Amino acid sequence: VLAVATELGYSPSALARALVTRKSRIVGVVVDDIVDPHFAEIVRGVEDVAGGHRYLTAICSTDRSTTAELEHVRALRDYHPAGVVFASSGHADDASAHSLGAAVAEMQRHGCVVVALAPRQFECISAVVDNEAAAYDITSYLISLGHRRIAFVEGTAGLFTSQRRLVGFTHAMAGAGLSPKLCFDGGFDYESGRNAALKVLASTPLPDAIVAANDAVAIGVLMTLRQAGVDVPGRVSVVGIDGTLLAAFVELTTVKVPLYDLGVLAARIIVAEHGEGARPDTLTLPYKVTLRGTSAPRPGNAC
Amino acid sequence: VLAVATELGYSPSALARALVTRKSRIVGVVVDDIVDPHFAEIVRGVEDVAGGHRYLTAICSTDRSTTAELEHVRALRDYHPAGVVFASSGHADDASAHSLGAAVAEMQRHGCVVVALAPRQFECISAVVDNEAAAYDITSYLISLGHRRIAFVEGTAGLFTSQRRLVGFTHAMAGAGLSPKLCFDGGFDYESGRNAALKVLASTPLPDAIVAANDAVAIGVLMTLRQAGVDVPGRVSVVGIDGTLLAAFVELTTVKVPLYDLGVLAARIIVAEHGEGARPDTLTLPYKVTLRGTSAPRPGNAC
DNA sequence: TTGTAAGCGTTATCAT
DNA sequence: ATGATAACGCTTACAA
Repeated sequence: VLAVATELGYSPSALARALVTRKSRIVGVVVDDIVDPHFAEIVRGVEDVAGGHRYLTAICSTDRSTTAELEHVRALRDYHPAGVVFASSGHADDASAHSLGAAVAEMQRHGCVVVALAPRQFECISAVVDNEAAAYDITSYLISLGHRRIAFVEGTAGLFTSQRRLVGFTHAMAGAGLSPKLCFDGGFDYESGRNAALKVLASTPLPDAIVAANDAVAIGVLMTLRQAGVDVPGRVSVVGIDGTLLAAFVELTTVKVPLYDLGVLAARIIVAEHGEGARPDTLTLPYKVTLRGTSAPRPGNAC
Repeated sequence: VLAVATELGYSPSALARALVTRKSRIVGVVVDDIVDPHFAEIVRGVEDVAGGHRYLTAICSTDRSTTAELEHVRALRDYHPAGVVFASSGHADDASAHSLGAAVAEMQRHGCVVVALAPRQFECISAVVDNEAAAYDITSYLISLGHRRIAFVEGTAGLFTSQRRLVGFTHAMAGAGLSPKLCFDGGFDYESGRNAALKVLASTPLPDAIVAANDAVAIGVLMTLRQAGVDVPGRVSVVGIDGTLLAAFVELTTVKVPLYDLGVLAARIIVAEHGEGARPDTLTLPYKVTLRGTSAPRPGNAC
């Protein structure tokens, strides 16, 4: 009986099953932009475990708008997803934060598992890395190389992740008795890096080193500096944070955040059918300072 | 009556609706790897229009395995998707091609719209760019710059897209009375570019220019050459094909393929509820040769 | 253990 | 027009 069913290519309707069990095998991933390698790597992690369990992975690019996030969450809700992972960071001045929080709470009441991969303003499981410590460590590394005038290019204004990284930089500088005042406005993309580098170039003297809030910014800085004839890392060192594939391509010194693993972990939590007893509400994954070709000891320094 | 429903935050169950209409508002996108910017840009296009119509976008990374593709298609089928877009190219030696074709045909019989964005072995709507012409044009451009010894780094072996681009290169060279024999094995990724560049470096003399099968390969070639002290574009020009954001970052001369637009178009075809009369089975979108900083006239050439 | 019936939340059909 | 009802294809609870 079952043999002939298989032979006929029978496959149960996921729709009908989901309707009655009130839970579909769909996991939503909300990201800023799937084109950003940072998020693409996370999504790949989610997808690999979700797909392995025959779950669908639905992506939602929000371009950093909480309103768009809300829209996507509503669309997802209609499908009773098994879980949704919020890959992007929340931000301080968020008018729709309350609506989003309510929508998230509603999903959770319906049995949807939500996990955040960055600081958010609603209650949920979260898997993160310590962004403050990461920024602290990479800055300390630069200091250990003998650099004194170290600039920081900030991430997108208002994002919690940007704030943590700035704090890490500031603490590392202050802790070494250095001034953490050389900060430039930024944003988490290449163009922001270019703009910041242009400002750096216009001011004198050049800093010894620059730590960028993420890889994309660092690469913008790096390319712009080199195009202007500045020797990196001979004259100024440039480092990022993220550890995307991009960074490897251009030999950027950075701190590798386990993006893929974060995605894998989030998906595992969601597809873990049997609530495996006590699961901590917040998991912290380790990062790794990755030395490559854009950082070097300060010239004339016996390092 | 309806007022209170809205007020209570009522939203119809997409699951129940899909069950009865035999068509869910889900569009699947099968790609090689969502981390590859080529595919991420396509997916973003799909998502923007799908999401705008409140459809879910389910991504399926296959790592170029037709078996994995088949698995994903089966998983998708259980949800009766409105459509699925195949973003990656098919390949010549494909054992599971028949099974895939059967699965695709079955979906289509169930009313699922399938559109391919590269050559495939099954019947469906397709939206593509002329890869042969693109390779031909960028090669011709190099020739017009005075280059004679031009090398080609191939894409992933067996992929139809790789074959088309190689043919374009070969024709352009032969048409100019040049030898198209300087070809290196490759693959559509950065590492392949590195490996090919290493081989180029080991052989003498250096070619005047190198056309890579895509941007990732071109960047691998570019970085490796420069690390070895070769002046690009002073000594050798390097160009790619694809026009991803990556190419802009490193100022790579390339041919811009409208990846995002391809995705948008595919999604539009799928969500267009009313079969708008006669829709051609194959649409061809234009590409654009994009001149940047990795190509220059041959030294000593009055160009 | 095996079978039967109820119900999930819609759309669609058919009387009224 | 308006409203009741069957059916979509499953899961699950309950009866045999």
